[in-house]
Amino acid sequence: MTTQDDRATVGAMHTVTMSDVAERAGVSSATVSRVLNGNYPVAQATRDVVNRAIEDLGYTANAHARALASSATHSVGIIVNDLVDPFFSYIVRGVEQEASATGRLCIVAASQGDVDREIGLIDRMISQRTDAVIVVGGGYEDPRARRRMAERARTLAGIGSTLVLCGRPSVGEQAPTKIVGYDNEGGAFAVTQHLIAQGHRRILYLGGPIGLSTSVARLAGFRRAMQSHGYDVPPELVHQGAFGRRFGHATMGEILDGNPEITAVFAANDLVAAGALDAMTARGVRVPEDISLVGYDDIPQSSELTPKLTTVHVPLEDMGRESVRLALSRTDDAFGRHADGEIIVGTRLVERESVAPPRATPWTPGR
Amino acid sequence: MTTQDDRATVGAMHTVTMSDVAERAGVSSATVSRVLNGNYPVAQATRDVVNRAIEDLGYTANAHARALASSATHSVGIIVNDLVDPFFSYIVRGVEQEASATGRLCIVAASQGDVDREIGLIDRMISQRTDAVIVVGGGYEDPRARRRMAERARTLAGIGSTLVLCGRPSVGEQAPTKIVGYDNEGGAFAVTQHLIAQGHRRILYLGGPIGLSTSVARLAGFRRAMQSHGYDVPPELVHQGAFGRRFGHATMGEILDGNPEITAVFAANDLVAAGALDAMTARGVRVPEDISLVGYDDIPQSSELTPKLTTVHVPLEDMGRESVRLALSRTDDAFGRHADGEIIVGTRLVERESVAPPRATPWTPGR
DNA sequence: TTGAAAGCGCTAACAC
DNA sequence: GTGTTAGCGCTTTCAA
Repeated sequence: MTTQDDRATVGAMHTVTMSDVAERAGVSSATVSRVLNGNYPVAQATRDVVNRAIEDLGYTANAHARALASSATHSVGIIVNDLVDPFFSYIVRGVEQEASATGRLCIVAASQGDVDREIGLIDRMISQRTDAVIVVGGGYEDPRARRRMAERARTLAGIGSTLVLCGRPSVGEQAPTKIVGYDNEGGAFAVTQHLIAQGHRRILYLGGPIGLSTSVARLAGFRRAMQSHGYDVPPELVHQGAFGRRFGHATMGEILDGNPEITAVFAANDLVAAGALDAMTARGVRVPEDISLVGYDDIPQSSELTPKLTTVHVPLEDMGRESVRLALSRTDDAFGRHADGEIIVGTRLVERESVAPPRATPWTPGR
Repeated sequence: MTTQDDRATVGAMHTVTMSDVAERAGVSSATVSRVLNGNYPVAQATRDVVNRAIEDLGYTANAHARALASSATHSVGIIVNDLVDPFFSYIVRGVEQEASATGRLCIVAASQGDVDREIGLIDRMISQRTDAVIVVGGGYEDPRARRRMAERARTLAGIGSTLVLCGRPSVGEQAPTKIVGYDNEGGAFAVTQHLIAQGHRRILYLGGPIGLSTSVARLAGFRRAMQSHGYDVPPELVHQGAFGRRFGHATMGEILDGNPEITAVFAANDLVAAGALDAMTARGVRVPEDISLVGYDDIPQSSELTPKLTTVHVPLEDMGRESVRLALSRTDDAFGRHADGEIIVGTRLVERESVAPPRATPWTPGR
């Protein structure tokens, strides 16, 4: 009832629906639906009338009704630790770009590194029936979490969606996930080799949460490189803890004050490296003259440090884009049993200015 | 039909719905709904049976059906220029936090600074019936864009949602928007005063897209401060263009090479300041000894530059949080006519290390 | 405390 | 080309 007003500028009290448009255009709502979706032939004349009505009424389709009727949501979900950490925000940017390019909206949520929260968020995305849910970043070796994750992967597969692990290890062969990853161990091995080739022997490994898959792999690559040359990795030269700048700064400071006699630092990521660099600079330690420094990830800021950081390039934004592409490419077998689809993106050493051969005598606090 | 399997581990071919749960639990779907929402009394026994069934079947409610039936989406939308720019990502973080804290999911999209795209995105959010749509960052003085924006504000108000302009000027008194802003002009005036108080006269204004409201206001504050002291602002000392680091670096470089005889630089934001700092450092210009430098926004990175940047602090994350709070607090009058709700967050000068009195003779390229 | 039934706004056969 | 008519999966009166 009620449609004899033309007060186009006043907010309607009753949300305008498709049948309002239909009525005004003098057609059925099916026709309105057809001109909206443009997937069925509609006479140009009718099309015009309908569009006119849509315009007049200021109609905007209800995405939920649409999703319900067509079971197509045109959305993807992404879960990250922290939205301001460049590692994550570049990946989110890639995801948003690709989602947007394929007409999808992007639901993003931050887990703050909390496993339970993460699972809860996945469940909310399942509720949303997103075309994909992308979980980003390393995880902990926790059987219970893996199992719960695997369950979600199955649920998602069951509703025709996909769980993609972006920069996170598999949660089991059985789980129907897709993976977009890169070789952390290999990259770490490569930078370490680089340091060793320059003549470094006493290298400090700094940063990365203990037990986080990403940390674990990077540390493993570091160790393997050292050991393959017969060099020791004394416990006092391995300091883990976190992936942030603050950690790098604080820990590097303490270590420096303890006269470690190191000639190089392998920071677990660029943020840690930036923090460490600060600590060194503040103490008059010159990089790379006194101590060499390498990072990991190659976030754009790294080439803006002084000196520019030598690091391992990880194509963050691409990973985001690939994650949604992979998820949307439906190639799994009929029973959805077989976990298919895995992309390993390339990584490479980026040599800039923070590495040089070691000094004849290691830097020490006093002098 | 069909429910005599217990293969809990295999993805169901038919999405499990509420009536599946109801059937399994031997109750009506209304009851299932009631235990799910916990807003009606349900016998503990029934509750248990239902929960058991939910567990067994791995049921996850369909958010779209829910939204359609209850017209409550529990979501907010946010539109920013760029997800990796700290200015935006901190605001997004604030929005996500508050949304999450109130049980809402966050739909984020990037406009890439394109006005039409931005409008299109707002329309998509309207389709989603989000509880609020938050548009972040300066806008251009474009009557057509303003009008379209105002229309969207009305549409949103009409469906019980809210358009909030975060860090963007009003689109007209008539439009039912809410605003979370800060005083750009005043902040710019204040930093400029600070520079002047140190003795600077020839100050370069650097960066900010021409015509963007934020830029316009900052430049206006700069001008007003200079003029209030009777100082000139010669055109060759105003270089606008963009808000990025690259712009700051490139432009500062060129200017320096042209022997501008300046003693200080007012960068339109911290990113521009960081770029300018690089350019100066690369040319052996010492900050603040040779040239002083100030920025705007106080993104966390600014206190990690060398020297630490003197800048204007803007509570980015708070603004994000306040945006959703304000939107969710329904306080408008019955007819939704009156645009209500505006928060102006406080801003303050943060003195760090990048400002000093000018040298007796300005720095010049030769020396 | 629980069930029946009427929608929510749209899509997708199926007819004409 | 266009209209009719079932649903999509849930919430919410209204009765019982």
